[in-house]
Amino acid sequence: MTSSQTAGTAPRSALTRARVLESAVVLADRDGLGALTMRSLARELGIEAMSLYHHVANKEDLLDGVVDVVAAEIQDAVGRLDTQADDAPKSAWKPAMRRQILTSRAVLLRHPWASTVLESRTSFSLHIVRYFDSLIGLMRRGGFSYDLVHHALHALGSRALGFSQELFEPDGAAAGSAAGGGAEEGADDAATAMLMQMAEQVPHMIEMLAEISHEGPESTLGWCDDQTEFEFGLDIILDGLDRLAEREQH
Amino acid sequence: MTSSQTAGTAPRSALTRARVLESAVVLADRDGLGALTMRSLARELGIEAMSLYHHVANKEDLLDGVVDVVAAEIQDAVGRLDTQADDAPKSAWKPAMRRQILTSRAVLLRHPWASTVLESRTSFSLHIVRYFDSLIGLMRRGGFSYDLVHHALHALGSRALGFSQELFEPDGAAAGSAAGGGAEEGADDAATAMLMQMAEQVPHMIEMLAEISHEGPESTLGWCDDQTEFEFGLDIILDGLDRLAEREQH
DNA sequence: ACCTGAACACCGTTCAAGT
DNA sequence: ACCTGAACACCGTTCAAGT
Repeated sequence: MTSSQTAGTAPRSALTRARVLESAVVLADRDGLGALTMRSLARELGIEAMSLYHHVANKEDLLDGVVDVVAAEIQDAVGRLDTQADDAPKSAWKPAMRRQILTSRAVLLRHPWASTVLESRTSFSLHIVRYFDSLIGLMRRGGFSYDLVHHALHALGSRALGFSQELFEPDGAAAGSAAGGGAEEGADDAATAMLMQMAEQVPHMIEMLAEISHEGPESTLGWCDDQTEFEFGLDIILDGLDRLAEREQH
Repeated sequence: MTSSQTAGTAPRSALTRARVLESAVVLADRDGLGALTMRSLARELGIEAMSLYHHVANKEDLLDGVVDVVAAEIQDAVGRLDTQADDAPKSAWKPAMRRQILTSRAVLLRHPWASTVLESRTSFSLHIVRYFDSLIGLMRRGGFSYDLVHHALHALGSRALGFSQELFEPDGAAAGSAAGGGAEEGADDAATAMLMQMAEQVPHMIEMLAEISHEGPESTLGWCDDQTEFEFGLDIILDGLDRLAEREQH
């Protein structure tokens, strides 16, 4: 109750960089990336906007920090896996890598705005680099040359962290300020209606939609299971890398 | 010279949606996406900012339109390929798809900001849908079931249009307002210096960098050939799809 | 050392007014 | 019908001032 500091606990009013970043993550999780402004973050903390500049250099630095918080979460979750055993057989690299990537994905799914911010960074967090280092380690123990490891990282791209660019996804998770969930089916309907109108221009697309969607007309564009599709694409790449690694070893 | 309209040519002052969008593309190509504001676009056209709202509904609509211009360029370039022959052998789908995707990529490389805008759209251009329809047609003629076609589109993701998310790319092509090219090597140096400092924390990363970069110390992070790496990842996916398609046909 | 308020230079956009 | 200028509600950020 008193404003003075009790032994062992920091004063509740002590604003630190860590507390600023934590608040920013909470705000982005709740209201979306568009709602994360210096002014709204300050309001969240019960503070004036300009006070933030004592703990972050500017907004870019804030976003760097906010990525670092999520990256720490990823590394923490991945570190709890037992994927880094040194005595594992060579073939262990594939399931281990798969688990690390899907674990990172699970963290990113809790912070839907994070992948957008991650992409926009030019510098990268130590936690992210260490995550990649562990992937490299797995591939090395799997017998990959560094050349193949390098190609593999490019081939995976953002999939190495557990996300991928979906071009036809009307869920609008990351971008924008409108966080309402009710518009989702409306967007699907509008997209479907648009496709119907251009039916003769895109015959294969229409036929595919008709054949794929079996559970009623309202699920024409919403049928995709993101997790299944992610794993499908991931496994194609992992299998391809597996074949190349085996070829390297004559 | 006169302000009156000569037969057959539109008056020079006639501002149309098409001219607005063309100007927006030119501006983004030249100064980057960050420089594309309603006010700067108006200045480019020698007009007042508010006049733009007679030809585009708002900024979102402007971005929709600007994507459509690039999408038309893609469809035009792809249409000039002879990849849609109906009498081609089944195995033709793979080289045909490869050519279409690399052709789309070539267009997008001329508009480095376009992939970012493309990603951010919730609705999609007719030209883009028709581009995808032609990819679907190729796979169908290659013997794919619609189910496999659907998985294939997810597996390719943005690669279907010729770009991919590169997480460790310090070239900053798409984002930001700083279009200067001189800072590139500086960013590489800074990144390398940072990695050296954390050498014992990321041993595999350091070793990979040492082994991969043979042409001098200044090319530590700049050695990647984007085109080569894109094709490497693309071919892994196409080969994987090929195997799955063959398996489908018993 | 840390926090504040006013102010500046930008955004996208609304509105009432011009021709 | 098309274009305009002033104005509004936002941004990120600078600066001089408070404690």
